[in-house]
Amino acid sequence: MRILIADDDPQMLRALRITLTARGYEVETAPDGKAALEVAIRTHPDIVVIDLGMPGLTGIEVIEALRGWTQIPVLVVSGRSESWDKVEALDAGADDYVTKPFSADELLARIRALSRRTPATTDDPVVTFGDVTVDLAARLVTRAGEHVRLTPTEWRLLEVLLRSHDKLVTRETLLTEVWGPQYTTDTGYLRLYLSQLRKKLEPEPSKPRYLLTEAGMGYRFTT
Amino acid sequence: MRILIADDDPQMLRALRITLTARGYEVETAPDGKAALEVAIRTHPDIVVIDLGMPGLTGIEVIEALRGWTQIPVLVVSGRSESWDKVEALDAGADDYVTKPFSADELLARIRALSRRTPATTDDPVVTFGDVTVDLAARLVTRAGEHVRLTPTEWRLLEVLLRSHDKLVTRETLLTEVWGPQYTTDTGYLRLYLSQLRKKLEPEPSKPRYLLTEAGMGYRFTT
DNA sequence: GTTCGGCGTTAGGGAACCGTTAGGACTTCG
DNA sequence: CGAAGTCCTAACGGTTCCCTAACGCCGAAC
Repeated sequence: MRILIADDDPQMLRALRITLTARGYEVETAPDGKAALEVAIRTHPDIVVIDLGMPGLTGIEVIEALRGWTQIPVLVVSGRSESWDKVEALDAGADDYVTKPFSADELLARIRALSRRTPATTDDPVVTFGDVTVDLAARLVTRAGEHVRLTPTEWRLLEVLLRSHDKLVTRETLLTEVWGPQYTTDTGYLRLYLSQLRKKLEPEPSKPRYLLTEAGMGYRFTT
Repeated sequence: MRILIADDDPQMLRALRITLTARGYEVETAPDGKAALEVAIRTHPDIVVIDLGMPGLTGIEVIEALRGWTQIPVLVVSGRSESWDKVEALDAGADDYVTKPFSADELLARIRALSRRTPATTDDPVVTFGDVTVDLAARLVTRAGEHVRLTPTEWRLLEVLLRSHDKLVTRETLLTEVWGPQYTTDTGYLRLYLSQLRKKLEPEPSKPRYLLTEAGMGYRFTT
């Protein structure tokens, strides 16, 4: 369980790191909003604890940026106790709001409450199948640890299929999403790029196991 | 969106009911823990707001009882601000803890934060009969866990029949929906494709149990 | 008993669809 | 200007699907 703590107060960072590490959490830290986003993208923490009063990007902006690509729980820590601040942070996408000063026990309990709720609801931006790992947020595809290069078109196509996990995606939908609404009859594109994706991602490209064809209808990604 | 409020203070109940109703929430109330559990079981609210200091069952016990059968979000409201109380409630299964007095805006924001996290209703409408399950949205048909492949025409035909559950669908309607308005006399198509569907879906294709023929009229899907 | 119409089933050919390869046009970047 | 990379076009066998045709079954009418 990995936690990202973003706070500009070195003393607070150190205290939290010690407390959380002692409880078995893996801790990443960031001293400002920009660093927090970078670390979040790089390490994909399971929970983010963020201080609102940081230099540079405001905490609110960081939350909104995170919400652009992930549903990971965000716990806000703030010295401001006005209800308006809480409303703003919660409506920006935060999941909880704790006012300083707070007890370590309370923070830990709230972290447990948040993490308890995640496995069921979160749509994990990382999809794995076979020896392939696709990080939808970071636009990163690896296969047996090796980086796989996808062209922009291949990526868009794969993204649409992965986001509709197990669902059939019609040719029309795929063409609209990837090439635009005016290409809904150029099914040759699909055959071409599906072939390339399979060559790069399937264990046996000639016998697809994850990127399936439903003749006459469309394609389906399944694990 | 339905909210259950459990509090022994009638004044608080009334205030919350007014506030929440004004925001478009449907409100159920309970004056004590026992009633809260009963109402929760009966009405299946989307969120529970519960006061810890109620007579009879303690709030903690109510939370634990709820968690025995549901993951619905629980927001605790309490006059006690000791961190130990918060830890106990959160670890019992509560999702959030607000200390009285609190502002209505904050409560509403926390309710929004909790409800935002439960679009877990991502389940598609599914029709099941025998050992067959049909997911209309995903266009997925499984039989005893195995994926059943349907051709586009078979799928359209099955879809029309399933959407008219238990109702007789005339040959003309089926032909129009599947093949188009100009084929309303080609009843041979129906015999052919119904046969194929039964072969793929019926336990005994020669003695249909779900895809029934109404001689001279049309077909009917029934469970 | 025979005839007849509606229904279910099977088989086969033509058409549409699919996967794949190769090569040229275009953009990007050094 | 050249090189690398990407996208599109074209064409090929192979596969799947749909429609046509024919036959057997069954119950109702004669």
